[in-house]
Amino acid sequence: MATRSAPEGAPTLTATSYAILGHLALRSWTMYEIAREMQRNVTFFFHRAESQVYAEPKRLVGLGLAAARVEYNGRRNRTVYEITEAGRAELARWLALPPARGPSLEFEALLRVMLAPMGRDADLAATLADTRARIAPLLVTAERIRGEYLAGEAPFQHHMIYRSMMHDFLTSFAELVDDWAERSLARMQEWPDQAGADRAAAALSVFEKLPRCRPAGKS
Amino acid sequence: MATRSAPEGAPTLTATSYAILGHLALRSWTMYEIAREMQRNVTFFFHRAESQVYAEPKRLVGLGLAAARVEYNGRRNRTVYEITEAGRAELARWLALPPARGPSLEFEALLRVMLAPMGRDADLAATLADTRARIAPLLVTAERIRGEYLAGEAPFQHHMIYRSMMHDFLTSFAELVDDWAERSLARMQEWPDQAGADRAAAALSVFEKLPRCRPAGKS
DNA sequence: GGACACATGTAACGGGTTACATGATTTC
DNA sequence: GAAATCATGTAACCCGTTACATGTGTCC
Repeated sequence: MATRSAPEGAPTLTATSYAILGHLALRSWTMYEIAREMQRNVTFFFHRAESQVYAEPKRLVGLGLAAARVEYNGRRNRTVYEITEAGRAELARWLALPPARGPSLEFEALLRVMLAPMGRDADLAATLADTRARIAPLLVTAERIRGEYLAGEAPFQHHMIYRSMMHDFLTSFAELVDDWAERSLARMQEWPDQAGADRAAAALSVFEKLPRCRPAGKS
Repeated sequence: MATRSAPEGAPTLTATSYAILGHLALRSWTMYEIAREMQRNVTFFFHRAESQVYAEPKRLVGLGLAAARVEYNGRRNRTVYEITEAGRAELARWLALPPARGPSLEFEALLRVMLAPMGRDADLAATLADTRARIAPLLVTAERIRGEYLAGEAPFQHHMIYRSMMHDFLTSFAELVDDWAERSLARMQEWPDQAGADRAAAALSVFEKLPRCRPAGKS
């Protein structure tokens, strides 16, 4: 029973809808601009296909949460969307709700690590290298954004307190992935010289080195 | 053109298929067992619904990559699946391929952080607390697994070198998420006492504190 | 005048999720 | 005898992806 959310026949908006609505709350944009903006920041923790982004505003306008205005600059026309009061209210309502789901990771490489005993070590090394290459764009983006804020030139400089929180996470995440792949590769390079017992010892030391130091007071 | 993968009319197996096939390479299981096993470890980086897990072996058997054997213990029968030689070969082939996609994160809370200026700070605090609660199971699981390996009692103790690599990542990730939420909450508690300028300074210091220390030699 | 950025989609497909369903066996 | 675990699914839905399509304006 119950159609997913909607306590009172409310129209089903997805988190994607709110991502778009949220952008409209920041300022007015064309969907092209939002698509580009999302590609620059949001992809890394909330990836959506362009076509999906373009599909959303139709719904928002239909629900009266956003309004479309066609502009002509020269001869080419562009549709600029802006949020309505109802849209702002709906966004605020959503922000007061607890998140629908927690952080979720999809990491095929880790599956390959787990199944590595059935393959060759060279494959695993390639996978780790691939991972480093894949995370590089985030590293680069984070560095660029960091520079923008420190220079005081970021597009949303006045949202700095919140953006820094977001940036903190993203930077930490990118570094975690990259560092993990790096140190894993480094450890692998010692394998050829290690006897079975040495390898086991090395593996155990990895388990030992992560003591989780929680003050144990956490229920 | 081209139907996604299959260079020569090969049947389309998804990464999910290989996750199952990989488990079968470890030993024989019933799907119930695999579903449970995946719930304990794999969910955290490769989440799949149970129904999905149960659907896979049909395909694997159909392709000759696995074989089903019905066992009767008492009166209840259970279907035990085991991998075939063709299955092992296919798995090895897949492991030699580069991953289809890099690490990908889906983190609604981070979207809420970004849009927090349009909501109330109390909402944001709740979101961060929620994040801590959501990551707790991974923290717990990691701790349990760590204990199992250190005690020498893990089910796949002989795969320790690889499992430790996996565990290294998962532990780091869980701690990252938890620590980030914790320190973000701590910072928020100072906001009420901070003037606008102080807040801005605090935010800037977050950007400053993450210098990415890359030796700059990375292309 | 060719490449690139701007601007906006449509069509088809499919993997995955949600929700439900069922019944036997073991354990307390 | 109730509850939990074992064991195995089906049906419907849908969000999101892939791939394609199209044309204008601007820059070099």
